[in-house]
Amino acid sequence: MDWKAVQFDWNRARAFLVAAEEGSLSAAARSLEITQPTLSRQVAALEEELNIVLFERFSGGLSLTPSGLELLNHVRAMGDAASQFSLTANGQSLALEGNICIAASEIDATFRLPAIIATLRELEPGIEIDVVVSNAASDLKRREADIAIRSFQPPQPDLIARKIRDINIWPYVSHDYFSSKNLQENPSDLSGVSFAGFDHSSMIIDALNAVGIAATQEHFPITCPFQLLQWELAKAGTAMAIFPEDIGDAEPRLRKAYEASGPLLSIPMWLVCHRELRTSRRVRRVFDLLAQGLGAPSIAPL
Amino acid sequence: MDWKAVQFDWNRARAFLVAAEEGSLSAAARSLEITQPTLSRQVAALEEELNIVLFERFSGGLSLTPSGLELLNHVRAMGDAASQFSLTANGQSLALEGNICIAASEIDATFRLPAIIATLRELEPGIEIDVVVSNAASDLKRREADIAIRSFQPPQPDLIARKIRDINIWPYVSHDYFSSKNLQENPSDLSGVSFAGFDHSSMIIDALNAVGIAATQEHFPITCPFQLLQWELAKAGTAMAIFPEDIGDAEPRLRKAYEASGPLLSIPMWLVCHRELRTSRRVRRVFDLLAQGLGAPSIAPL
DNA sequence: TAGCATCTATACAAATACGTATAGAAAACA
DNA sequence: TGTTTTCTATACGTATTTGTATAGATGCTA
Repeated sequence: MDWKAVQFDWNRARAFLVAAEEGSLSAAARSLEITQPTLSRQVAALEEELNIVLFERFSGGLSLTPSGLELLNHVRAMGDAASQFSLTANGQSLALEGNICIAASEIDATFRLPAIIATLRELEPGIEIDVVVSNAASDLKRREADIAIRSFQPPQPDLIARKIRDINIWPYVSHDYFSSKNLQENPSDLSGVSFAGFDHSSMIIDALNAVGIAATQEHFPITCPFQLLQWELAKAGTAMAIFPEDIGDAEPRLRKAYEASGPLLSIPMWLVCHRELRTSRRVRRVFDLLAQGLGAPSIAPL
Repeated sequence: MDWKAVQFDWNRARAFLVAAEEGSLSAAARSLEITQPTLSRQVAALEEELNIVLFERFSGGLSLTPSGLELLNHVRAMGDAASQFSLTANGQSLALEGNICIAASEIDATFRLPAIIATLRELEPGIEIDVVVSNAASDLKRREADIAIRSFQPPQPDLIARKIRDINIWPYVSHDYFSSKNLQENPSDLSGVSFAGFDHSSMIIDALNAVGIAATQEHFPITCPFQLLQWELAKAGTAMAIFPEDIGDAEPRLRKAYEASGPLLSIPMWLVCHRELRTSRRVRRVFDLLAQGLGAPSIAPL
């Protein structure tokens, strides 16, 4: 076979790909964890090697030339194949040493992972752990993470998922708040009660109404997608907020607001990883330890 | 986006691909025109990076491990994309097909471009032509156009510019206007003479004064940045207006108003394009045809 | 409009990868 | 069995690439 067509420097193609997708040479360098001059030179070298101007550069960033746009399709294909390669390679690796990337929400990362990671470090000191904290679901197919903690069953069939358990969600308040709002004697009086929620969607309100608590939009004066702020507000006695039962109960400064009404929601906890990783001893080991740690949690109060 | 999955050294993947396809490290090195130790180290480094043994080595050559076989599929996909990339890249710098965007002023677009475009269509039917008509200088760096016709030398050093020629500018009038205003016998009498100009700036007035025509702001009752209106007004005998010599002379309904005074101005005509001219055959072809057509113009009267 | 942040490009030293030369091992052939 | 050929692996000097530091330019913001 004739390999002339692949003799160009593939790393330069990678530099081009990431620069085009990220929109600037600096951003691309950050993504690839190399320095900006290096990536800048790689792109320049590719342009010279091909005798094609790929980008127009101006200080705000880059814009693709028509030629660059056409070529981008092909480096995208290279990048997709490279992702698959990387994913498969990680699965094929038999070594227990190496790193594992775990995706978790803020709450899970804060309250559940520390104990699990401690165990993991103790039992498998050769495994390095990266944690990606995000409330958005990471893309396991692009290997943004190796293992993810999810609150829903993943729809993709090429992912391996294991349901850990269901978790009850309750509204929590501080003890001061509980007594000052007279929640003991008169739980149906919501005057003066305020919640901290994620957004203005009505999901939580519907759940509250379903258990007989007549909350409306007006009782949600505080919204913040960063759940740990809700947590602190609840502890400080500023607002009510909803948390998983085990986490809320483990915090002595908090108590359930409407225990008699029963839990607001019951949401599942799933552990997910890519099918390509089924043969990796390392992933399997971390997966199992996570499943164990999440199934029998021991939450330490902050 | 997260690019962790493509961070591995793509050149090592290429080494793996060619080694697997060729069956030996030495043969692969020959194919890629690098030395055997280099390729050997690249494969070894990839194996170490992935913690995977890709080949069983023996002195006759190589055989893929099961893991290597599985990964080979993905580097094949990378290689296929790389081949496409390479083919497209070669074509990009040679292909004449495609479109070209030319920026020109109204006057140039109306009087000079038609003949040039006709030639271009005849000689290079594969080239599609977009014309951007604007009196403002288009931004070539931001690719508002590929090639621009300018009346000044562009200041940016990274643009390629070629001076075509200097063009004399004269005031023109219709024959009726010429005789009714008695411009033959008494050219210095400006009473009743009116100009159509671009704006209220004094540039043209200064130029008129410089050749001995004592025009003032009052002789400019009509201003319009759309030069073709001035052209029509001049032809209709409503006003005097300034035009390039070749264009004005080619219109039988017009004549120079003050031929004895000499031309008002001499302005250069530049052809400008971005640095892709160096590499794109198509841009080069159009640039050359434009330069030729603008240098030896044949203006057909409208 | 001045300060700040962000972008790209370049100079120079340090780190890395490369090619040359060579050794060792196994198969092919006389 | 000795010789030749072909393969992979290693040592070492050189060449290339990379990172650090910095300059220049542009856009945003107060």
